[in-house]
Amino acid sequence: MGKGKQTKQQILAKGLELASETGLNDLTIGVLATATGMSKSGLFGHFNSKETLQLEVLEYAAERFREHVVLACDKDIRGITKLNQLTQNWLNWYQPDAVTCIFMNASIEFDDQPGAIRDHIESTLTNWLSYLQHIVSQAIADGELQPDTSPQQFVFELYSLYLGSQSLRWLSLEDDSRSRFKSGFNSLLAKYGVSN
Amino acid sequence: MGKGKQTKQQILAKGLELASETGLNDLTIGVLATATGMSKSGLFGHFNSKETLQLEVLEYAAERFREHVVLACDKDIRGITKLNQLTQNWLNWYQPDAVTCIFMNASIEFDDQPGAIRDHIESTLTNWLSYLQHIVSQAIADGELQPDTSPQQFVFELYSLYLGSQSLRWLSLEDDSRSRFKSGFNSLLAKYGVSN
DNA sequence: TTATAAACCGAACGTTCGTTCTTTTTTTGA
DNA sequence: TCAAAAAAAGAACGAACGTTCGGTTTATAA
Repeated sequence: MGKGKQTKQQILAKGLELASETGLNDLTIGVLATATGMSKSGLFGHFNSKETLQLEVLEYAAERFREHVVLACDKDIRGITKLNQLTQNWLNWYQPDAVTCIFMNASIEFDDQPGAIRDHIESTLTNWLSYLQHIVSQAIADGELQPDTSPQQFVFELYSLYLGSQSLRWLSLEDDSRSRFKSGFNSLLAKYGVSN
Repeated sequence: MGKGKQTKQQILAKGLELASETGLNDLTIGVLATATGMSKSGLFGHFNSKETLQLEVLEYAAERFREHVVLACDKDIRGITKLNQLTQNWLNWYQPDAVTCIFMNASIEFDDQPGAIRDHIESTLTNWLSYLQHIVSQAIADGELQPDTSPQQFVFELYSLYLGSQSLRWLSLEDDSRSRFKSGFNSLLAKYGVSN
């Protein structure tokens, strides 16, 4: 890996770290330059615009998400077993000082301003929800969930619980929001699951 | 009402409108001055700091919320009937071009920066959730919900569904997210409700 | 009606932002 | 090893931010 790509990875790693704390908009070029020990112009040269920087941070975040959540699952599992591992990885995927998941943060920051960033968030989020729906469909096909279960509704409720746990992390104790999520997830499985 | 209070109300109304679209941080003094047909310094004089402006916008929003959601309910209803009206008002409480509820927006914008604004959001949100828990407790006392129902968990799941519907408004159709919320709310009632 | 106070404006301030240059340093490949 | 290319630094820009200040207009109350 050449010098350019190498420092770029360091920039993106630090950028994801800062953006996860303060949001994508407050990820300023000057601050990120200081945090990485570079000059503003030197860092800027890697991206040529702030929007490109933001997009590449999101891209980097999506890669880390895929790595720590999707690919970290055991091989050859599917259905509810996989859903359990996925949700567990999901809650843990990134938290060094981050109060809120960067995608949740960014999706609200940019919900009102159309453009490349919003499009990127939208496709990433849609992709993730579709993947979850696919796993739910597996569980239905395997007879683990009731045959009339709606994967869309199931994933909507699961996603909602995630948002709820994220939102309450700074209100109550972290443990509280996590156990509330798990409790909600369990009743989700109980509601749609086949009896025994 | 004196001239001062009068224009201040106009400023806050427009401020809430803009902040609901773009967030509390992007509510810039210059933009708000232009939107209200005032000069920057003229508007500034009403608040003497941006933070005070933001706090008063939040205060104003909380008043509108209370007016349109809590006080708009029929008198002498309680329990599940009240919960139904509250959630319906909740989904509708403010939406002129607003993509996301200002409190949800602000709670994420300020989750990482302690201070008066974060404290205000926290108390407003806590207050609302406590109120909902109180209504749930009524439903339990009235025998409408199972006696072992946890009001905290119930409200957590209800609040989560609200966040989910807000988050999905700009992904899918508005109607979709609303019906997904209602479906989730109904299964919430079914899960904790007493049979018949 | 008139003096006083409140409301408002216009211009300017110091900072910080993203961005653009030019120049210097470092890496790279023949 | 050495020239070409890539990477980084330094200084400066125009714009926008929150804020201050002095002066002008407008409302208020005696």
